Amino acid sequence: MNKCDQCIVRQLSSLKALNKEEVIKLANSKTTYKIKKGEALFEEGEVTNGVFCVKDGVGKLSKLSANGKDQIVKLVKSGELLGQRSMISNEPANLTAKAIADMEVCFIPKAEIINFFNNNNQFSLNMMQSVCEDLKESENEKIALVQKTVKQRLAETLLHLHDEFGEDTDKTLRVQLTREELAGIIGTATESCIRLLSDFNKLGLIELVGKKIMLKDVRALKKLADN
Amino acid sequence: MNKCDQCIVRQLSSLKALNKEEVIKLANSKTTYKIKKGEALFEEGEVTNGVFCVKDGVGKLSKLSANGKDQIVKLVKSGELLGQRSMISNEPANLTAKAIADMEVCFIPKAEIINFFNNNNQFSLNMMQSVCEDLKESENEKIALVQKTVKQRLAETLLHLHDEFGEDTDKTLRVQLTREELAGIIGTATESCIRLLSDFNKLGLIELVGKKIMLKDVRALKKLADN
DNA sequence: TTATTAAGATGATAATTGTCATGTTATTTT
DNA sequence: AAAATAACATGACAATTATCATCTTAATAA
Repeated sequence: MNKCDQCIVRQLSSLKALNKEEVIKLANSKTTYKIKKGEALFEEGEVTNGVFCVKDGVGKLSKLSANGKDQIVKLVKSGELLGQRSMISNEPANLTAKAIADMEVCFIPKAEIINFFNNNNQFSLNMMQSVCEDLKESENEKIALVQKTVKQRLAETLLHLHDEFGEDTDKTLRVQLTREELAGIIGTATESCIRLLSDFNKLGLIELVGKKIMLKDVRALKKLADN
Repeated sequence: MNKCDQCIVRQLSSLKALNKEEVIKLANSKTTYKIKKGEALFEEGEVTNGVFCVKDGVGKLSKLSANGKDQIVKLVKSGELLGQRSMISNEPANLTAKAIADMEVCFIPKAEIINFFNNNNQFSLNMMQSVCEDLKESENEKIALVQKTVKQRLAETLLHLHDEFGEDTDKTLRVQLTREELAGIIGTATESCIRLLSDFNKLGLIELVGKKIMLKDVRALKKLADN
């Protein structure tokens, strides 16, 4: 039962501050789920009443617009927590969380988290720092949306995905995003995204291997993204 | 000396969780400053090592881009705290804070805040909730940047400014922003902003009283912003 | 396997928004 | 008060990006 101790989320997230006793309590209160690619963990407006630990897979936090476009706010990977914000604020979820690759998650009920808050200052501090990190990222992405062109944002995003998720054995990006999802991250139309990928391909910056993407000239991509 | 107890920041911010004894400690460790319009509280990259309480005035958090444009991320008004994020993350400031209207602020050193964190759970929770609130706002603004047109964002921003800062006796918006600053909030070129204000004026949505702006048709502005 | 649907790709075109130029009106400074 | 500067305003034009249409290829269902 008490596998939480070895769990990657325990090692990487705010939960690393928990002591032995707390981990045991955690193990007893958690529930484990499997979420298939495309399925939702929670939808905008739902009250989650707890936090999800991502043991495996990749998820996206996004918001659907009136015109049917899905703006992706953040990708989450194994080792991360999900749903802290709305739990802390006591609000229904502001975003929808869906699996991009099959996920394995554990749900920790709110009462347990609150308990940790009240008895473990380091845990509180970790959680606060993680929210702060999200805030900083969000602010910087907001600025990039305004100050950079779509081309620059695509280059930047490809580099981010490479950094965060690494590459497969065939050197292509490990995260498998559709062009539509990629467009949803950089905030542009799917066609524009496809067109630019095609341009990058012709310029030798990347190589398109079927639907997969291989970064060929990281330096040039960086230059493009920064300037 | 111990005016902190009556202070608006004490009443409105996370500091409201402090007890009498803590407020006395606060009053003894704080320093008060006056910041003239246009002056900076701190600049991007600076280590602040504490938190600022905004007693009076208005400030902006912004980032200067390579091309000289200043993207405004957030406005802060009296009763709010400033600089929590970088203090909590232990990082230099990610944004520059400048006064838009003459400010009166108090500086609370980091050691004091950490002390409150460790001894007052409600304070920690309040602070965490306030950062979460910022995060939610930032995410929503990020989405709006992508999913809405400049026109919609201008309408939305005018309504926000009206809600948050209210109006002067002459019914114009109380915050005095230059067109350039307004453009910096909605993320567009100054000329585009001016042009749209002029359009809104012609359409009877607003009235331009010199440099000041009066909202004339809130309902129509809301409709424009939402749809 | 074939039919059907989804994803990717590309051209043509339109709309939005940015840039540069120039002029006017306020606001400071001298 | 005159000069200088900053803020506001508008036209002309260019660039970027979105939209619509169409086609190809891949994935999924029948």
